[in-house]
Amino acid sequence: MTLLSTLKDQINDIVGQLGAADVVPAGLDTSNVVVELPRNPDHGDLATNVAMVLAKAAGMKPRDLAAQIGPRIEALELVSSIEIAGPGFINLRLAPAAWHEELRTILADGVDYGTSKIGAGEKVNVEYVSANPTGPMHVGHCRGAVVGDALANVLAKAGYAVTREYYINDAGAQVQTLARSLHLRYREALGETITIPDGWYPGDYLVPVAQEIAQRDGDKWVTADESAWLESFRAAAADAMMVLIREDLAALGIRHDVFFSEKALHDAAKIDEALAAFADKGLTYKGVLAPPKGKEPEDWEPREQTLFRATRFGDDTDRPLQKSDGAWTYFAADIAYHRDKIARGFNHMVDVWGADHGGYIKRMKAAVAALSDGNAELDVRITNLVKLMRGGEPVKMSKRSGDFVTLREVVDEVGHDVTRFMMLTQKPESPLDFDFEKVTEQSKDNPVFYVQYAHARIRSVMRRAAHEASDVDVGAESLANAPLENLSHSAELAVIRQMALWPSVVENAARAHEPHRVSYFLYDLAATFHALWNQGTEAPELRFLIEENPELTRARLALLQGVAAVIASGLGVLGVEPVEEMR
RNA sequence: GCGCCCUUAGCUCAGCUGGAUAGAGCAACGGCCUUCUAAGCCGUAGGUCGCAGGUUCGAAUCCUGCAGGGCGCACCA
Repeated sequence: MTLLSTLKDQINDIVGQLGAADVVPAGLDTSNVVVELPRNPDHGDLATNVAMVLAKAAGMKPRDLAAQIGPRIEALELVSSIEIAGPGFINLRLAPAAWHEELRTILADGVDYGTSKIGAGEKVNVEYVSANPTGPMHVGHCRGAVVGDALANVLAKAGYAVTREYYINDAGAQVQTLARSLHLRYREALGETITIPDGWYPGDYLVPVAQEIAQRDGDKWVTADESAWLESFRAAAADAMMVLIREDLAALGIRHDVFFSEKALHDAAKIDEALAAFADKGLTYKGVLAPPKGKEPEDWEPREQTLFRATRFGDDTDRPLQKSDGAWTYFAADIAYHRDKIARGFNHMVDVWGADHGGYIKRMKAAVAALSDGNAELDVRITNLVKLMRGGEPVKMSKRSGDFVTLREVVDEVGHDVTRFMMLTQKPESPLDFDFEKVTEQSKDNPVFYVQYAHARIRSVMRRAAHEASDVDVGAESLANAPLENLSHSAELAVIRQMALWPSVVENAARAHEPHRVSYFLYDLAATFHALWNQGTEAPELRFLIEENPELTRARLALLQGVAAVIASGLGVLGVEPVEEMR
């Protein structure tokens, strides 16, 4: 139990007591009550909006209600004083011992501090990346990969049972084109001179796959009809590409629990099954869609298709399930896929998609609503484009396929920790500038550096303490039992206050599906810590190592140990390794 | 024509389920190194939160309309 949640519970108890005493109606909904850290330090250590949130339901003015609740909060053991301010805030000042106790919790929990149970072990499926298996990953995939992975981490930290999933689009026309490209490379491996047509896959990553087939099978596929080799070439190519993609993901520190094949859905007739279920509910029909207004495709012609009644579930138009040749659309397969997720027990699903799929959200949500009769929820997070820059200039990328910046090039140049952190420095739906020079710059302009620097500074003091302060035991157990009552300076308590927010940051980030909040929290914590550090410049008595006072030193090292643990905990959620020293 | 996303300081961006005087970084200006890392810290200046309505004790946040920018728009994935 952490400080903020303890206080919130106690405040809720007070509301319950007032209800029992008929001062306010019984059974008020306290779910919107928050205990938070006010921006303005004049407003106390913590503030609660309880009186304002409940005023209407209680039929009282906020300040009158605050006058009822306030004294009971003041009587709590953790609280030293309160004041009612503004429109009805109750500002709390806590006894320093309350903060010391929270630091004690942090030291005991270490990097597990901030772990929450709000997920209550419920299953969540997070699907991310899902790049086509037609080549190595490029930078465009990078942001979704990192955001999805960090989101999965946040949800896990918040107590959900998370499954990380990758949907392999190995069934469509693109993979067939890949297979044909592989066949060309195969003929090349046997000595032919080839030219790769426009729209095919010219990347040399197919070469070793082709060589392997040539070595194994000789020329038996050269003149054979396409139908004889297409399937095996498709499988070989897709498998080889998935190996590449897994390597790319590993370079980013990402490991999925499930790789789900679209092809397998087709082969197991799962799509027919899903759509038969829709048909039984009267959710499909044969019809002809109107052409999109304003921008009519050149080759438009009316077609009768099997359609899904997506409009019944909030979509703008009904959506096609079959192509004109009778094959299923991608959407049809995706319906079967999400049906499978629901069948596997996932009532919470999060899909992370690129910005170009924004127009697809409504129909997918409609499908999930139809599949689950409204019992399962799907949230779709869109990640916007990453603009690669170098020294303020855009990195030129040719449109010709095969000539793109790969994810691996980025990771190799700046490192996977920097890549991950930078992808999480902005809310995902805004476009992001990624400047190769700026992200490796060592200054406070660069949040990765700034946060890492805080951790490195702490480790530096710890190393120094171990060498120089021979009368202080810097072991974990010693610090966990340090005399924390020695921490009394406002800058020291400010750091603990900041750390105490971590559990609620985790919960809020998990609820909102917004892992970038963790980055901002870490930046704020680092800033509070750097401020404390520099107090020692002008006031030597505020430095961490005080030679003549081993007990004070031990308490301050315990504080540092706590900060390092919380930073490591937060970086862990982002998938970033804390550093011991800056190079 | 329609849908989704975005619009907050000169620039790049935060702003938690509506809360107090809207916050950071960069750039500008002024301070702090015989000091555990000055790769940092402290301060000053800078904003009609795109525009107009609405909801209410209270709006950058929710609703409606409008403007500008981005993504997408039958069978592709």
